[in-house]
Amino acid sequence: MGISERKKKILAAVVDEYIRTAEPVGSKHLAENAGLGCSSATIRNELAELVALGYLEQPHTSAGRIPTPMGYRMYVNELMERQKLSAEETEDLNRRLTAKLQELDDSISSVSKLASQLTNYPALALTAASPVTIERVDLIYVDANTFIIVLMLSNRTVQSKLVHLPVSVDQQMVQKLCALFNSGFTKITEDAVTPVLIHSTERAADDSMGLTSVIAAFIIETLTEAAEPSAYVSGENQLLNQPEFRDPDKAHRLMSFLSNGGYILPETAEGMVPADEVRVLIGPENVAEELKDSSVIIASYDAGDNMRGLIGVVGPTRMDYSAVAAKLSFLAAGLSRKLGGGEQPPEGMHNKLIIKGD
Amino acid sequence: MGISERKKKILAAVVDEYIRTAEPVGSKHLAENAGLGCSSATIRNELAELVALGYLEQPHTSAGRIPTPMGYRMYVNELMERQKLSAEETEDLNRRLTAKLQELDDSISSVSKLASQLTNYPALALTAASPVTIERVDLIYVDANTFIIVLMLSNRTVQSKLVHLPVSVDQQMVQKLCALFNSGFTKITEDAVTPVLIHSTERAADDSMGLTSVIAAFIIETLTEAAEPSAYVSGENQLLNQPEFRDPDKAHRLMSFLSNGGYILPETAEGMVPADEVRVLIGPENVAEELKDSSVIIASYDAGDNMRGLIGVVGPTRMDYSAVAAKLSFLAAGLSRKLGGGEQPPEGMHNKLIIKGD
DNA sequence: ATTAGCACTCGAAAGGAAAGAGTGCCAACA
DNA sequence: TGTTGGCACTCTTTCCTTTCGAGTGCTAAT
Repeated sequence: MGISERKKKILAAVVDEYIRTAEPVGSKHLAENAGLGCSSATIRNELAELVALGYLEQPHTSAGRIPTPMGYRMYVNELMERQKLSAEETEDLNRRLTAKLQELDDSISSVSKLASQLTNYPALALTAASPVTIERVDLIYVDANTFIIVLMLSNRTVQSKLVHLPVSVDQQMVQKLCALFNSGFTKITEDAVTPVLIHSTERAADDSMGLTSVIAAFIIETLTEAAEPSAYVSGENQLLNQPEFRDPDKAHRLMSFLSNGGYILPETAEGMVPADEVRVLIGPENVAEELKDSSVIIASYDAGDNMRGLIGVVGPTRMDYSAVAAKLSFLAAGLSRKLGGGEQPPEGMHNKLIIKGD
Repeated sequence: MGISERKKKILAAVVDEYIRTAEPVGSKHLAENAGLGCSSATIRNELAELVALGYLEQPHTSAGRIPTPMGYRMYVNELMERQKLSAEETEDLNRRLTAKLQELDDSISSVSKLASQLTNYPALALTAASPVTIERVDLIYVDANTFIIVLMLSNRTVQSKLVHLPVSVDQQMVQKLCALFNSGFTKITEDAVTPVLIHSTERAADDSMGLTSVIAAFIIETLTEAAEPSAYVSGENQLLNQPEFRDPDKAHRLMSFLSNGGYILPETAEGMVPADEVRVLIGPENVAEELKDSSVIIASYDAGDNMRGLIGVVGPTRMDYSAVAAKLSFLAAGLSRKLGGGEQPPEGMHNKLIIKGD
């Protein structure tokens, strides 16, 4: 069921303008600025029909039109100009991304900062829940009371911890434990680390000082933490830039929701966004009650193996979909490229901007 | 230069009430509720004098009185009831603190979260700049293309990184490098890691594959990062709870300032807050322009060695100084206890609440 | 020194009128 | 049949005025 070309043009103009100004758009203004060759009266007729069709609405009788979620949907799917980033933008972005990634480790959190700065909306970076295993355990003997646990994980990160003990241990014991843990605790997921396994290891090592349980505890903690989805939120305060959040209560509600990790964009769980695709969720399309009149733009990146993450941006339904989608898409592609293991598309290339709804 | 007892009582009552309600306090209300045995007219006279003395002011002729910064100062220094936490509060706090600290590593950031949740104000956790050195370097050989760098720092943390190389290295080389780094790079601060040192190490190891520089780069990065003061901010959105930040612009200004690390509470630099002391900075006493009409409460903790940090809470001048000071003081003491190296005061004990101005 | 009483001030809230933007609809027109 | 100018109408926004009330400062009495 299509609508006439002219209606599309008008709808696009209304959405564009409303995104820009946050003010309802009137027929006169469209006639003058939108460059379609007809008078305001004609446009009024068209607008009335667009309202009837559900794409637009009027805040009150004598106001201009604003898009409904359905209107935004149409805009995002068909109407909006797909922004390509300019050469300078691409370069700048690349530079900043690389810089951020060098602060590795917390790269995910800094990417969310970057996304927020770039878009002027709050941004989240999410890592998906994924089973993680230990690849390798090392125990570094420091002195009689101290050693370091080093865990290499299947997601190519390293976790380490300094352990200080009241009792003294000898180097042999540390080595023995290291071997035992390497044979018993690698390649298994967190739920396979059972008390039974720990006890048998403890016996095998002839460990009467509780070393085994200290190490096992760290392993469990590390696996649990790595397996859990986590969220980093940045730039919540950007919300206050948006006129729709001039009401402090409204702003506060959403900000609190976001600060708590947007827990955790329910969209994440069901129907994970495929890598290198940008998904747009408009207003009521969101599952979370708190987001019912906001929009979320999510891009997914692929960090190799089965590691995968999301970067998302949250804003009012009147969001700059086009620009944000372009930037997020680029960021996600950049992340896939830098973090991802294997095959890497050439540096300068955009991933295609697939935009889908719910 | 003292003021009469009754004036003090009245001033205290005004501040208490204003903190509670955020509304100017009138003479009638005081006469009825503040339990000083005199009539509203008498109180009016006293209030007028307190205004003349600079402790109170009137937003306009026919409104009640609100405290000036000088009034708050007097309140904080002499008047306010020094809150002790109740037994339950103490226990609850201890439990939460311990829980947070187990998520070690990012303990500082989670303490700031805790402080914010506890006080319902935005909170910062700052670590002071302090020279950090490497205690020990370990290189773990994983496979021909991969090894792990493990650095143990003088601040008792461990940093590690997985390095993946395009070229293949043998185990001997790794061992040799490890020994060289341990003898050459430990116990020195970041600025002693010179290109000259790196080059001589590279030559000594006979390293033609750039391993040395990879390791050195990580060392430099780690030292730099560890030495830099850092800030974690939590609960910015709590600001929106406060009536004085109903104006979104005002809120936004302060929130942005805080999000950028409150850069970095200039108070930190000059005249570091002594450990186990709580410092209160009221309105214009703050150096940063953005804080001129807010108050900051800062507690310092001592994490052993010369490691030291701050936890701070930011709010309107009308903030609940007493409660916040008590909580921060407790938190700081708890942190000193758990992180600090040596002598530890007994678990349940409060540190004394010293409150000072500028 | 304290208190009751009273006139006064000033902001906040409530009401009302005017202005302005934008619509819907009709009649005229190509 | 689709388009256009014109016009009456609606509804919000803005501004002004009025009212209301809280709280004061002052004065005279205790």
